[in-house]
Amino acid sequence: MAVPNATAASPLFLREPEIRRGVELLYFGYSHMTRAIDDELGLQGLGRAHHRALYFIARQPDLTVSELLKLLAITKQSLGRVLNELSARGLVEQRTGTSDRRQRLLRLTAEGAALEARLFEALREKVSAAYAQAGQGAVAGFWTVLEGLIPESERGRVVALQRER
Amino acid sequence: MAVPNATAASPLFLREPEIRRGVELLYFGYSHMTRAIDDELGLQGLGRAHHRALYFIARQPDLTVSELLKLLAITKQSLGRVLNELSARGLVEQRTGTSDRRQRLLRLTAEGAALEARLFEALREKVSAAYAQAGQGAVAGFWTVLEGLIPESERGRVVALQRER
DNA sequence: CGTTTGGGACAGCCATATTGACGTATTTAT
DNA sequence: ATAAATACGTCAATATGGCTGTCCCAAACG
Repeated sequence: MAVPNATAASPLFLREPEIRRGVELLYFGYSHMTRAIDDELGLQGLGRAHHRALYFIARQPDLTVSELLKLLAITKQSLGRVLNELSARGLVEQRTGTSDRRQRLLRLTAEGAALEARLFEALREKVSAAYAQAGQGAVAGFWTVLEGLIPESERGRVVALQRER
Repeated sequence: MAVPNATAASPLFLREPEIRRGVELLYFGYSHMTRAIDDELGLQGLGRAHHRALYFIARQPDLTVSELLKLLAITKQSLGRVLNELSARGLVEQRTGTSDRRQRLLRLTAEGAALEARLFEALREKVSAAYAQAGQGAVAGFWTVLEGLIPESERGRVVALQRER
């Protein structure tokens, strides 16, 4: 990379147009990814909030309620409603913790796992098309920038997801 | 799992864990970016919907209502409420279109522009920190992957934003 | 001329989030 | 043994930001 002068103080890619480009692409990219599952969710009579819970429970079986709360960054009350609905439909099951019996360990039922897989399939199509088009190097950059947007204090939780499945 | 010799047909970065990583990073990255402006918005008694309108009007002065509707992908009614509130507060002004007098051309007032700038500053801090940490090459990859998530049919609208400011 | 388009407005509804208070079981520390 | 902290659940009330359906007007277009 030829790095011309004056870049030490403020490289070109840190100028306002480049920042705005990132803001916009992040907005549109996120929007289109999430819209990819709205149809299937609508068929099930579920919303995006349900999917987020479903997703993270799929990702980290035996997740506790408080761990899920930290990931979703919503209130206990909001999550409670979602979790009750998912349980009532037989998509999620809760077991009492073994070492700490105050905890509820969350897992998908077979039916829940099947639904999550169906939803993930729609995400996979979207994301893998973008990955394939962009190439491996671009994907690495994509990850790196996004990781930088996550505060230090929470990065551990996100990295932990990678170790699961 | 019926794909034999998966490497040719599907490179490593298209496997499930890599797709999930993208999904999660996009979710967390987007979340943290948007949260960066919630405090300032709260002070003004505005919500994220107001910011999105403010942002795109800042980006493309004399934007018409229908263009803004396409960018935001919400209904006329939802946007109407937001736009009325922004107008009532003197943050946005509307002029009648010159060539087509049915159109309303949207612009920020000086006050609106000042608020948008203040909000953008919070975004800029977040994003430029991530950019700087990741480096120029990663930023290019970040853009490329996100562009791939935007359907062909809408990519033009997003690219057009870059030509404005 | 009739049709289409750009914009606005009504009522009512839904999904998802919030705060604050309170209750209960369980674990941990003194 | 008791006190404190933790994990979870639940109450009521409220806000935000979407949605549908319907109707309307003015201007542009063919």
